[in-house]
Amino acid sequence: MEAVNTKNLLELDGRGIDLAVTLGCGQTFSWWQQDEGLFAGVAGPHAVLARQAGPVLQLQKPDATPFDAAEADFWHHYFALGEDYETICGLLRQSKPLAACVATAPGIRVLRQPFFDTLLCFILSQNSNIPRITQNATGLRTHFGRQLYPGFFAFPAAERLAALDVAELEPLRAGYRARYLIEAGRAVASGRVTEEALHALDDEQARQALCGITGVGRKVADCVLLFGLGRRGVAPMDTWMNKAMPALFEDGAWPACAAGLEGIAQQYVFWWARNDGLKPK
DNA sequence: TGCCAGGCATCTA
DNA sequence: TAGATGCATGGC
Repeated sequence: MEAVNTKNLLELDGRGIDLAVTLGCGQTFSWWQQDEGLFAGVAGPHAVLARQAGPVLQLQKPDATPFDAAEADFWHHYFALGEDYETICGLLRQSKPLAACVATAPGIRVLRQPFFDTLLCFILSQNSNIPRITQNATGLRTHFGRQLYPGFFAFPAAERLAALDVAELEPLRAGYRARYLIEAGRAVASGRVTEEALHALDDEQARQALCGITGVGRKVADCVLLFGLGRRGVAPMDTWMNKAMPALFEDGAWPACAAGLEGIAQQYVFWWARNDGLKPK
């Protein structure tokens, strides 16, 4: 970060976190690498540059202005730094197969991303791949989002998306997903689905509410619940997870030690499956 | 050229 | 209700 500015760093306790893996493991599509070890990202109305310096997570705003207390709280929450991963991973390691998955990338932290950002990204994720999802998400922000700083764009507001038609989204090359983005914008802008209302529902009720949006099925809904609404007991099941579960567990079900933490466990399993356990040699 | 990718909606039996 | 199929696109 010295290459940018040495002032006004926000230094957070990032012990144990692996920033590169956490940002690249398929849970967020809002970050890009600026330089060796230096990541740039946006979340809601915020944007930062991030670097890991040993146990310290260093953040800097793109214009190098100071962080206020609310912004500091936002990023502390975003990176889930208030969650005790030593204890969480300790619990998961009680299962031998899960211990092996955690061992492949113990520095993964499940982020707490803004709800609508997460909804849009995982609509884009369906039947796609991580580089392309990131590309589509970047296009969505740069074409239709508000510029926060030069080169940093927020995701478009629901109202903005709701007012678009499919033809206007063509530059994204998002294919059939373009219509679903607009549907999500309309659902949220109209108040038919709101973050506040979802928080008041239990997991299954919130899942059903999200699945009421055209283009949102169980997989996308569960990703939104886990990554965008902080539901740690929700484990999205994609093609990798559906292969990994029976390969790891005799009955194909989560072990008891993962109770309430299935969503976090899922991210370690997902990484293991893609990078080690199930990847063709 | 065909398969695959953090799926979903729609059709059909 | 469960299973099959089409959908857009790009990388390999």
